[in-house]
Formats: sequence, structure tokens, C-alpha cells
Amino acid sequence: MYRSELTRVPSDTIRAALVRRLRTSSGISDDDVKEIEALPIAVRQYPAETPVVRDGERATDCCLIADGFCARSKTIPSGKRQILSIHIPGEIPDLMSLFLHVMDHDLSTLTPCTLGFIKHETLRKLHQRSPSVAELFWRDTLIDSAMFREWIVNVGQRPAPARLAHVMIELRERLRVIERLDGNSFEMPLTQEQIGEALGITAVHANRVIKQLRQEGIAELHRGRVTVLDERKFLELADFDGRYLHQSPTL
Amino acid sequence: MYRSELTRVPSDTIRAALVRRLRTSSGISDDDVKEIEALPIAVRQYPAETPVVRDGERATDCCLIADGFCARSKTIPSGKRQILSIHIPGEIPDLMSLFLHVMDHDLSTLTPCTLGFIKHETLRKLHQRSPSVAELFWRDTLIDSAMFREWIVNVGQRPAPARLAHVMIELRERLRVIERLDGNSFEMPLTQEQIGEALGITAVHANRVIKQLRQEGIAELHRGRVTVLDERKFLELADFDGRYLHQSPTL
DNA sequence: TCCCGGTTCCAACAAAAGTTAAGGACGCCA
DNA sequence: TGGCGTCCTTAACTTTTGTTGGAACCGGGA
Repeated sequence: MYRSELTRVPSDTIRAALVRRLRTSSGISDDDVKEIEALPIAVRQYPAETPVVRDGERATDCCLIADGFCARSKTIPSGKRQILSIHIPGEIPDLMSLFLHVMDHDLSTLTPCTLGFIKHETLRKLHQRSPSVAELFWRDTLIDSAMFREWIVNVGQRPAPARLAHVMIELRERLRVIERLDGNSFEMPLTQEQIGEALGITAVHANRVIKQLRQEGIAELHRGRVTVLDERKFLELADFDGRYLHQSPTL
Repeated sequence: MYRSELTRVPSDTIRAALVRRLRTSSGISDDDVKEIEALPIAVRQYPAETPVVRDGERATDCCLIADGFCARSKTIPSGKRQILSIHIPGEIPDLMSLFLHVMDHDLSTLTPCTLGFIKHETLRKLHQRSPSVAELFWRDTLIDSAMFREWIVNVGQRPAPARLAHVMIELRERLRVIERLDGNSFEMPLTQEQIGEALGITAVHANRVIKQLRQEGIAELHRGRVTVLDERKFLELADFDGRYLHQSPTL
């Protein structure tokens, strides 16, 4: 699989992307930043394509992505898998496990990852101590929820090429906040199989759609990296309105 | 449109379905029940097919359904509409507006509704006074989120007949909690157009699928009411695992 | 009562997406 | 450096779903 540019992550940068994200989407007081920076976090390395928490499990920790990409997914009895969301550094994809005790989906790595684990217990205590941090995290889970709503629209209503473009732009706008864009290109470390699972189409069809975007000079996807060829066409195709990301405290 | 059996709802039953729901999914202390029963609620009647809050608006209240059915949806520029969820009495479909200030989707009635409005301000004060009620509501928004995840799977991975059966069973299991089942039948007041919008298919195809369920003796849908004809086939087709509804405090 | 508008239902055809199968590219490792 | 496994790519064919257009049904209001 694709390799994320994983270097040793110094301990003080583990929380950096999280704080940057919270600052962008919610505003956050200095006291709250201190609380978050004081949070005890157990850091562990995960290889690519590895489950972190599984559907049906009872989680005792929440998982902060320090580096690498993760995805959440559900697999139905027929064996088909649906990817529900893609996650990037600074996010806590399983924050919901704090109150939803049994996992109703899988969380797994896409690339090799550095993950920080925070005990539920610790978070619960923090919430009691600081209602403002609790609100911050609550809002974070609500933004997560808003992203699911848009994902439903994507899979339910847009033609396949627009679906792909939309997922690409959503990822880009989130990577922008944590300063992970590289000119007109950015990482999207999914195989075509996984892209299919994200868009609700087969891998073969995903391939057709990727080819189409390339041939029409809209965007290129090569070895887990998206390069935008024509920004105007790209935006138009994706039908993207980023309001649902709530990337501003006023939204 | 279909008419919900809307009778005058006495003031003391407005909170009843909410309390029953919270009791089922989260457990709830007597003190919390008292807090909720003391909540000032402004009751209003809405006709069928009427917007309650619109995409882009800033809400100042949350809306508790006392009677009738509502739906949340998003409409994209091409004019296509996706229904994201169906809501029943006792639910607060726009609880998320407490922290997501600008609506990213529409909430509208399906049938004539009795709605109770609770000021954001009131809820925020309640949260400060009672962290346990805050957790209760937080968990409620997380269950909402879990339902979106399953909806993504439904639209993304299941064949159209299974999608329909799945939505039907989900609705049934939620109606069960508030004791709104009637033997082997229950209300599902959507037009075929709306069913299509919920499943990510066209109304014509929705019609084909409904016809198929009827012809195969699985379930019948007539005038906004589902009648299950063969429970075994119905469950098998729907591929339903209700864990994601978290209808127990231990889940 | 009859008409009207919104549903429901259906058929014929078109387009999108799934299935199957197979060859080619590429990185990894022995 | 050669072989292996994974991923990418494509073609041919099938199935599902969308589109268009029209008929039948049904309830409510004039």
C-alpha cells in the first residue's frame, strides 16, 4: 500500500493539529488549550491497513491521529464494505465511543499511522472540570455528523464522477486547515478498491471514473496523491459547498 | 398528502415520548426526568409538507416532535433532494443546531405535526445545571449520527429492494419504543417520490421496488402504512442489525 | 356530483453501473 | 535480478436504474 510520509513525530506536535483544528472550527480559549495540552496520551505506531477498533467492540480509549490517514467503515453480511469517512491528523475519529459504548463500525488505518490514545475516563473527568471543553468536543462530534449527512447526499444523489470530485475536495479543505496541501496537489491514500467503497461503486467503475477525470483534464490521481488540473472544472463538477464542514466558530 | 392521526395533544403528553425514548436508550434518573418535564416548551401546529428550519438559517430553538412525522433533507443545485432521516414523536431532530449555528440541511414536516420549541438558551442553562442531562442529549446526537452512518451503508451498498426494507424496519423499531406499532403494520407517511429521495433512486424505480415487495409477498405499502406480509423474508431482505440504534443504555 | 391535482402505476427505451476475466505495471523481497 | 503479489487498466457483456410519457386512481373542493 501507499506509504504516508511518516517520520518520528515529536511529542509536542501530537496535539498540534488537534488544537489547530479546534481553533479553526470552534475557537478555543487559552485555558482550554492548556487542558488539552496536559492530556495524557499513549502514543502507538500502526502499520497500514490495520484495524484500530472493530465493530462490536467496547472501546476504553479515544484515538487521536497524530500522523497518517484512517478510515471508518461498515461491512454488511454480503461482504460489501462501505467507507463512511476518511480521517487525517488532528482528528479523533472515535470520539463517539465516549457515549456510544459498543462500536457500530470499524476504524482502521489506511497508511502507517501514529496514534495517540486518550482514556475515556480522562476525557470524562476533563468534561466535568471544564464544560467549555466538553462543548468543544460535543461540537466536534456534531461536525462529524454533518459530514455524514453530506456523504449520504454524495452517495445518494450525485453521479459517480461528481462523487469522486466531492470526496476529493472535502479532503482537501480539511487538509488545508492542518497545512497539508502541496500546491495544487494533496495526499489521498486510497486504492481504487477503497475509492469504490467510499463512493458506493465497484472498483472497476471507480477506475473508469478516475480515467474520465484524467482524460477531461480535471484532476489526476496517482499513487495516493491528487493533482488538480483545472480548478474551475473541478469545483463545478464536485458541486461543493463547504458550509457543512463548519470550519468557523460562527457557522 | 397522507394524514397523520392527529388529535389534540394534551400538554402533559408532549414530553412523554421523549422521556420514553431517553429511558430506553440511555437510562435516565428521576431528577433528570423532572428537569425535562419542567422545560418550557412552546407548542405549535404545522401542516403537512412544511419547512420547520431551512438550510442556511440560524436556529434559536430546538424542535421536539410531539405528534406527526418529520424528515431532514438536503437539496443540491441540480435540484435533486436527498432525505437523510425520518423523525417520529419524542425526537428532537435539530438538537445539533445547539452547537452548529447555521443549519446545513432542511427540517420539514411530512404529515401535520404538533411541534414543541425549546429555546437554545434554556437548554444551555440546563446543561450547565445538570451535566447528566447534557450527556443524555449528547448521546442522543451521537445516536443520530450512528443512524446516518447506517443510512450511508444503505444507500451505498444495498440493492434497492433491501434499501427499502431496511428503512422500513429501522422506522418500525423506533416506533416500537414509543408504542406506535399496530400489529404487523405501522405508519410510514412518505409518497413514492419521497421514498425515492430517501433511497437515492427515482420515484419510478421506487414504484418498481414497492411492487416487487408486494408481489413477492414480503411487505405492502399502502397510503402511508406498511404491512409486513412475511416477517422472515422481510428481515432477511433488509439485512437489519439494530445495534446501531443503541436502544439500550449498555450499547 | 364532477372536476382537478397529486399520486400511483406501468411500458419502452436509454444510460449508468456491475460482473467477469485477463493482461500489464510496479514495488518488494528472496 | 527474477519472481510474486498487489494494484491498475481495459474489454465485453449483463443487470440495474434512469427517462419519458402516459393512463388509471383517489380524495377534496366547487
